[in-house]
Amino acid sequence: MASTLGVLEALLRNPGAIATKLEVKQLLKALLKRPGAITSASEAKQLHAQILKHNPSSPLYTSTAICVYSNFKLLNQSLLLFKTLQSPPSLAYKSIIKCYAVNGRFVESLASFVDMRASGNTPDHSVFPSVLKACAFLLDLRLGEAVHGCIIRLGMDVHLITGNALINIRTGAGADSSVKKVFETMTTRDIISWNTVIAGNAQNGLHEDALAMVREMGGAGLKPDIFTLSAILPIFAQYVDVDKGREIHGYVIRYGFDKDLYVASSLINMYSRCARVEDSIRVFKITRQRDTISWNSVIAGCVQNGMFDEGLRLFRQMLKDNVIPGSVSFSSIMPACAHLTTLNLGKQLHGYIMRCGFDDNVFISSSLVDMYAKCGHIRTAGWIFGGIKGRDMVSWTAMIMGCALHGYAEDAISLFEQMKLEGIRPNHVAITAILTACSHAGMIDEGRRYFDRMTEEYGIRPGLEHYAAMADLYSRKGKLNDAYQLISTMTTPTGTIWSLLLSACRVHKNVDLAEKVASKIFEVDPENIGARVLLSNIYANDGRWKEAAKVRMTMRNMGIRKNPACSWIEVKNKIHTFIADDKSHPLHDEINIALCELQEKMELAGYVADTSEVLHDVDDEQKKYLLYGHSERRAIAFGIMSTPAGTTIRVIKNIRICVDCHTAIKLISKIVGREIVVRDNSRFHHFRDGECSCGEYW
DNA sequence: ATTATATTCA
Repeated sequence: MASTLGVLEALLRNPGAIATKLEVKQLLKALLKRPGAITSASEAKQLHAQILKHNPSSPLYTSTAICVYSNFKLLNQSLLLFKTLQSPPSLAYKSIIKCYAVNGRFVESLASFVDMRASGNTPDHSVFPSVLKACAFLLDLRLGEAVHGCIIRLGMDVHLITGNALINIRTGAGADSSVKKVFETMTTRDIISWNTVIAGNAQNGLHEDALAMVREMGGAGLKPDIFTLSAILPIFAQYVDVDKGREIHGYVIRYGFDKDLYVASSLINMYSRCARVEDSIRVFKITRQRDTISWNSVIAGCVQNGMFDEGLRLFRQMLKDNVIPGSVSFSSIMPACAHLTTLNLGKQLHGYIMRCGFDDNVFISSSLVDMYAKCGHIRTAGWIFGGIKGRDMVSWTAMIMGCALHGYAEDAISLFEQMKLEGIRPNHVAITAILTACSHAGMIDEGRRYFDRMTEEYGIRPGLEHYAAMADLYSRKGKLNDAYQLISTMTTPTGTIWSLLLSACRVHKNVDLAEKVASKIFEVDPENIGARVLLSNIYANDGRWKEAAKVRMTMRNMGIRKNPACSWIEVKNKIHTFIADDKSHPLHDEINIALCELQEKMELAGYVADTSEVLHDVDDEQKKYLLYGHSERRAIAFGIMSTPAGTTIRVIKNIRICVDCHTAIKLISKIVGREIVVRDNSRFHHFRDGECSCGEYW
């Protein structure tokens, strides 16, 4: 061998050197046994040159050159040589199959395998892993089966690496017994064999089997490694088992695996799924090396746990650190824009997404549908939804929920039915969406029907969210007793659900029921601020000022304060917030003047202030003045002042819009000729030309 | 030659 390498070295040191035919022959012969002796692409080219010079027509030498080229993944060079062969020998086929595979050209790789078999050449252990990988990548199960059969006939299923590749392809097809069979047939197994089975079980939902195998592998003298751990961490993430997850984290640190990016991302994800965002951020921060995936993990963790601003901050930081965002980055961050209703930011990201060519990604388009719907652009949402290829249940649900929020119940229902026709089974979220749609449109019968049938038709038992939607449906419609009955059938009704009924008691002025409901709420949730505020308002509305004051007093004694009513509007990328009776906005006086002018025009159009919802013990004139202070009106007035004529005004309010403001905004939309979109805490109102899309029902 | 991590609706 040393002499062969000596020849090679001589050739390489002086490419112009003339080797004898004999030397080249010796060299090639040795290389047939040890192609690894060539250690660089340029050496491979030297070799090729020598072959061309001495034996250009020898299929064996040509094959050797192909083999050497393919070791360096040089597909084009390999192909050039391969095409010169009339009937390629086995080595040429094997090399080209592998070379295609390592270059990700799986279709061609498989085609060459088929050619090889047709030519009568017998494949061996060196090609099966590549071929199986190609089958796995292309999800070509039928060919995979055929290859498996071929492997068994050749007795190759005992071969370690081929066996591992076989396990891998079988786990990709879902959980079945053939995985275990292959695993047990193998005469030798290494950690990859174990890891592949474990990962397969984990991904196919066989969590217990996966964990049992992790315990078993110790018996075979193998310790879990980074592959094992990143395969099983998602299990604890799914089960929200932070104790087990922590245990793994300890093991990771003991074995020094914490520098591995896969492990780090899995840990970040595990902690955030277990609602431990702080831990997840800590793992991210101490992981020095970061990639798009670990950034995505931490960003998604923040967003999923409601830390939208932190998520956005990290997203910006990622861009600053020159980490290129991938499609997952966008689908992770978009919900932050949706929840914060930051339309402009959402639009900017949408532009970025289009520039990256990610707009055909279902995850991203579904998140865009949701973002546009939540930001009031239901038409844009519908347009994007219509363009989604391969819509999944989440895409449909986002659109249905969007319609629900905008009060388009009929559209929501027809989408829901269409989804079923396309063979997509609704899950509990989709049902929540359809019930919400019925609730926002007062469609009692339809809602009740979906609710009653959900268990038998979709196999989903009503959860809190479904009861909440139904309670809301009855409550809004004034069917307070029905709502009370329904909630009472629940095993453990929550304060939130009772509160839906309580707020209906206020609207429908039912003080007796309100007292009953309030006491139910305080039983389960004594600190429920909203309920105390509501109760005090209900008393005040009924003129029972003393009782109202008493509730307020209790609140003060308990040290709880209500969140002030506020509205906000985005103008030129800046969010302007208006809090009830707060005078701090720099244009406060101008806004007041504008509101007075509007008021005059409104009165000319027949507006009479409805002071029935002003819950202060003051005279009517003062009540009228208090209505001016309502935050949504001031936000709208500001919007009109600071945007060009005709621009749609979009305002968000943190609590339900009041009756008087609703009437006022209808008139304002007509007077100033603007479309005004107000989102309160449960839905959208589109005001245009004196009308509102909610049809007076909210 | 074969193995693993992150994403949309509530």
